[in-house]
Amino acid sequence: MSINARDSILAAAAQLISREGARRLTLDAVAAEAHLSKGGLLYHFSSKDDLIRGLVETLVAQFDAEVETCTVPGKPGAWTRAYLDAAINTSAPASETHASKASGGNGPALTSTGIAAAVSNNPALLEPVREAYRRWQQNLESDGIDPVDATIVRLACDGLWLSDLIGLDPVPEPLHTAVVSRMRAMTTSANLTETVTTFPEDDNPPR
Amino acid sequence: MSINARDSILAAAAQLISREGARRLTLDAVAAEAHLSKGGLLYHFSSKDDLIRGLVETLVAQFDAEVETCTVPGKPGAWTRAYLDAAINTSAPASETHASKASGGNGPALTSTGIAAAVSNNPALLEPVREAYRRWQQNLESDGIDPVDATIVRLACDGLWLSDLIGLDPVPEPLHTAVVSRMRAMTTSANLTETVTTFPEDDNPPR
DNA sequence: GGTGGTGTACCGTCCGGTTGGTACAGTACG
DNA sequence: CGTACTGTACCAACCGGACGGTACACCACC
Repeated sequence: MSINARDSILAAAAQLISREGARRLTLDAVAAEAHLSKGGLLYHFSSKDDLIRGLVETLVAQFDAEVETCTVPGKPGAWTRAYLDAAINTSAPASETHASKASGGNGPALTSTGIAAAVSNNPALLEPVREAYRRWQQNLESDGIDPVDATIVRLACDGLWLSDLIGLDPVPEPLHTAVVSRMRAMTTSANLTETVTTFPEDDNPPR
Repeated sequence: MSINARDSILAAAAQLISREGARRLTLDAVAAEAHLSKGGLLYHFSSKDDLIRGLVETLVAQFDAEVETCTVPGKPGAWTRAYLDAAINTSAPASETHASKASGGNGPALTSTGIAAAVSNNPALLEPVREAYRRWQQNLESDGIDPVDATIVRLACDGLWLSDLIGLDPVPEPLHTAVVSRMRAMTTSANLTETVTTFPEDDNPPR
């Protein structure tokens, strides 16, 4: 059933989490989902933490790959735009949340599942995610556009992604498309670094 | 030791999660943290789910209260601005992440802790959060400003909040202030509903 | 070509420890 | 004495992980 047993186990684990929640991620359950015995599972991943580490690393790698796919190089803001598009492709398109399930051998995009597992099991396993974000933030800040806009776009993408991590109602449809368009427009702002060094006054302080 | 035993238990649970992670939220640990026996704990919360439910509900109520405190009524965008300020007050101010610990009886703001616990334990317990977001999104969309901007601000706030949920590096300081200012500026945009109904073309499709 | 040896993939069982939850006896107080 | 609450003892279920064993493919050497 698999060219690569490791990958099919990871896919099974991801599917299990998205179907039953992170708490149900037990070795027995993963083994069953992957049509494997617990012993067999532990042969490929030496511990549960090891399994989650695999999940997290795959997630980061997948997102990086998606960003690269979405990159249209040349103009300023290219990387930020790629990040935006990758984030949108990765999250559910607001309607087919539970479709495309038996659509082939690819399994579910393991999107956020790994994160959920890591958060609940061992926050230390999130280190690869933290490292990735350091990289991403650097790319955003040196993308030829206003870093403030770039950062807002990044944060909003994260918000979108959090949204389907905890299962919030997606932004309703005419709005959602408009939001995405507006964000893309923000990645073509002519403003350069000037805006940042002399950042505006806090005319209405937080408290 | 407490005017209200329930509240002090919730505070203890929150502190425990933020210190040791959601996985360590066991009845024994909470009881110890709250200087209580397990029996005593289970007298106040009949089950672990019940405890988490309390955590989540308190969190939502606290945020609602914070929004109300931050509200400066009158001008359009007032609610969105309040949401922004509340989100910023609630998340860590980029430097004193681990300070203000022994600062008194108030305990830690239980910010995201309840969510983390709910995600890993029983996603069904997130229902109050989902309901709150439905409310918040409605308020944002009828705040007298462009709903697209309002939604972007909301999503970016969520991103900020996710950031310290999973312990990412905070946005570095001169940038962070600039980002917040820019977002506040977005809440005073003159654009009204027109922009939404005729939302812009997707001149650079996601894929 | 048969025999022995080795590495890979996998299975199923067992065990110690932890966890959520129950039962119940006790205590402080009005 | 009853109500509100606390503490102790305990249980059954579950979970991670270790372990001994199996099946099999490949290679070597006589």
